[in-house]
Amino acid sequence: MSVKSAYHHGDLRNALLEAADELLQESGLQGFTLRACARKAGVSHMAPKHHFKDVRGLLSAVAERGFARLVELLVAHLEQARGDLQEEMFATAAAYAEFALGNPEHFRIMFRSDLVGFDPQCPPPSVIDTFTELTNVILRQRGEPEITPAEMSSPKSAELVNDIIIGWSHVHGYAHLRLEGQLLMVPEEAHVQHMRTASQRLAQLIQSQSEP
Amino acid sequence: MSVKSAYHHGDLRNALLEAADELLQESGLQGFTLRACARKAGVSHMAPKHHFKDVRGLLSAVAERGFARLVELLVAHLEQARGDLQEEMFATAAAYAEFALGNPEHFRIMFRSDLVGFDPQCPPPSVIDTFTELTNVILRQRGEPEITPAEMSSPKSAELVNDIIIGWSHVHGYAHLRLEGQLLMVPEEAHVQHMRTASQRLAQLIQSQSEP
DNA sequence: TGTACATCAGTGAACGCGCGTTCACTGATGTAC
DNA sequence: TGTACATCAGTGAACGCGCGTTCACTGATGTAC
Repeated sequence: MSVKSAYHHGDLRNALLEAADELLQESGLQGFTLRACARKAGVSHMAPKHHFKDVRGLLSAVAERGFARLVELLVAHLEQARGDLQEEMFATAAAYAEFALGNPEHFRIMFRSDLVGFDPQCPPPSVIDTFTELTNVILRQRGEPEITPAEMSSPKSAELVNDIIIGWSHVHGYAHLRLEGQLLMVPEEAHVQHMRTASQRLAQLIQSQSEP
Repeated sequence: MSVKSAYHHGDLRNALLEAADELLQESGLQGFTLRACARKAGVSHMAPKHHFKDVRGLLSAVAERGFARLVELLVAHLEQARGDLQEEMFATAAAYAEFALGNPEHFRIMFRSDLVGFDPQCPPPSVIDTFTELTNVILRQRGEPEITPAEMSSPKSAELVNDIIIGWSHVHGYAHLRLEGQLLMVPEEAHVQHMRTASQRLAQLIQSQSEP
């Protein structure tokens, strides 16, 4: 953005977000403080106040970036599967789980409504994009036209909503249970096969609804 | 248990757990400390050390009690639906969601592997009971004989495991998304109907697998 | 183009607070004989 | 049955620590004229 000088950092906001990402990956929410982020960014402990009101403000920005990375992963996985509806559902579950397992602390924070507190009326773009992507996965399963992020707030049929609930609950629940080490009855090497089979069965269920 | 005296509390361990439950319900993990629990229980701040090593130890006990309440709710809901397989799946989802929405902070803690840290080799009885109950829901859907908590650790067929993954991911994902306020596209009054429809469809999916 | 001044971004010392921990203690309970 | 002693359970003062916040500051950048 601007020239780096000894005094004015130039891009402290982003530097703090990077520091926050690293701090979370290293030691989780435990000990996650504004002062710790300032230290990590190599700046005095009062400097972050010019960019974030408090730790909640910083966490919200961290979560927003998390959703951006999640939707990026989703798009990448879906691109590989484009055209095969069952494979698309698997790709969705795989991307979602890959993000959760690869960024456990981010995943936890992104879905902590008591911590991040986005405005429900106006969520950040990365959140809208994520939900648009998930909705479009279902719309394709149903053989219906896709929507744009701008159309996310328009009303949907009850059948579509029910399919979204089923699909999203599935990928979210699976990722969360895996992340928190709850699926212990599944042998380590069998996870991918189970995820694929389960996703394909879900896809069949959703498709069968819209056929007749 | 024992007589209450001015000095020896008599049942401080349980009093601390009650205090912890209240504290969590009132203000969440924010400010949840051993000292705060001691205050709430009306005891000096060093007293809890005789019962819990640290805040993690206390939280693990809180989580254990949480699972006991969850399985209690599950059993109660399932009793109402006994005999109707589709209604049983709905009851499972409803009980799970009712617990999550009624005890948000407990639900979050129970599924935070970084906080509670049960021994994976030997989880507490309430956890085993919960998973047994969920497994038996699936076994009944499949028309197979139920198992006891003692049999939870024995191996299961890949088909059964896949059905468990599908069923558990569904109820867990739905409850978690609702809890964290993510299902905003669903009108408030439509939640129950959607939960019922989705659960029944899931039941059909699981049953159809084991029919032919 | 230069100058003056306001604003912005970061510094660093100081403060009060609640935390976990250490420590010496006190009072009740359990056990050996 | 009584006594002596160990152990258990809870007290309360003191400590160091890191936190967020206040405050006066400093240096760089932007803007008006």
